[in-house]
Amino acid sequence: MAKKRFTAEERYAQIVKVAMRLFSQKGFKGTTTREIAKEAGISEAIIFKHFAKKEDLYSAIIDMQCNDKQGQSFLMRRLEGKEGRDVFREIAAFLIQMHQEDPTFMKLLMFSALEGHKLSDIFIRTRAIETLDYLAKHIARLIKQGSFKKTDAYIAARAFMGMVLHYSMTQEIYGMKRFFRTPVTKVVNIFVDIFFEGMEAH
Amino acid sequence: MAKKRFTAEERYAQIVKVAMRLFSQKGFKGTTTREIAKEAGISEAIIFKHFAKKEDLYSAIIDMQCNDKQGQSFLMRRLEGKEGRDVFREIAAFLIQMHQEDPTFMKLLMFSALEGHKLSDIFIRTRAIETLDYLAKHIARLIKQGSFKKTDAYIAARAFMGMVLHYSMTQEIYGMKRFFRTPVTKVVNIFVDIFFEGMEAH
DNA sequence: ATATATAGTAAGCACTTACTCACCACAGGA
DNA sequence: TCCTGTGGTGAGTAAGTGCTTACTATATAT
Repeated sequence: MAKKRFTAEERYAQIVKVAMRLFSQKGFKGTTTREIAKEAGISEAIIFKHFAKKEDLYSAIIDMQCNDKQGQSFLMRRLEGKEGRDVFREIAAFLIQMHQEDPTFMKLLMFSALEGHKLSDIFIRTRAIETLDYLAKHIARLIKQGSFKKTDAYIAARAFMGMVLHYSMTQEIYGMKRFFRTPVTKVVNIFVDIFFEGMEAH
Repeated sequence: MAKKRFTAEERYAQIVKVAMRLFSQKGFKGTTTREIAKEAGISEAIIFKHFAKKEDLYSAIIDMQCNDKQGQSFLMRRLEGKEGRDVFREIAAFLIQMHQEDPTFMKLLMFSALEGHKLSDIFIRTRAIETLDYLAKHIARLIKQGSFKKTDAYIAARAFMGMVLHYSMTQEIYGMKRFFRTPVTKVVNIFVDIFFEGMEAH
């Protein structure tokens, strides 16, 4: 029961972490500073020692998320050596699994977009476009080498990401998982097969 | 400048309309009853003459949206006589165009899902599942008659809806339309072609 | 015209919100 | 041992918040 005295850095990081969790659960406007303080086990006042305004917590979250390239590079490492459908399978499985295990960031991003905060904007301008670029360039390469049909690589990339991300969103946020509980690998395989071969019988 | 005296019904409908617009712009928690009153040009008290609690405005919106089958039947009528890819083209174009013209309902639904209100839940349990059923059954029919490959019709339906709805969402809510402005018909054709033929060169 | 029902209001209640300020506790160098 | 810097708090404040009350204005039926 020893109440440790945190250093400023530790406390700062802890507050951001708690705030992120609560914002993703109840939105920026739906979360009170009292609540953050309570969850962090401190008084409200010390939040305002670290962050001049509640809004500043959002900026701190952005910094944290955009500097944490962990997930991104983790995926890249898993893609190494993969070819053909396996590249797409890996991406889809990674995204669906990640959001299934912890939908925090997806929710935070949605709240941010709806409430008009900068987080979603910055995320879109950097990470989202980046990922889309990566996929579109991969597709463009496959088109150039003749294994994919000629079409707009960016729209194709968005089609694929759309299947995957909308599936995650409906499962985790709209609660579709109450009605549909297909194993991830099966879903992924169907998505990738549709993306490669289409539905039409040859 | 004659300030007309509304009947109870007229006023009720007007308040719901204003509330829906504001909730979709700023969320339930982000909208105050004062604001609704101001926008409707009335005093706050009369909102509470019609709705006992602020929460009841949500129920009224649900009723309005779920009883307004206009859009649904409008789409069904447009689908009559269509075959093959045109069915899917029509659905995709309808959804993308609708959300482009007025993203109000999409936003409201997202807020509702995130804030944990009943609207999204009821909508999912009725309209969303209904639409998914329609599409899945259509796909199942195509599978049975041999023009589509054998696969899980519901996952396939969600793949298609995912492409379309995630595209709308990223365009209108995450602001992707600042970066990508492809004509709707082109996007729709690419999506439907991918869904039918896939990306692989034969 | 008068009565009555109902649309509508001004003002405020009890409570919550983000944010502040005067103050305390204690590790560590002098 | 006494300072001093820093982590931390209790008790506020002004500006909202949902919701209520006691009241007024006006359309309609008699």
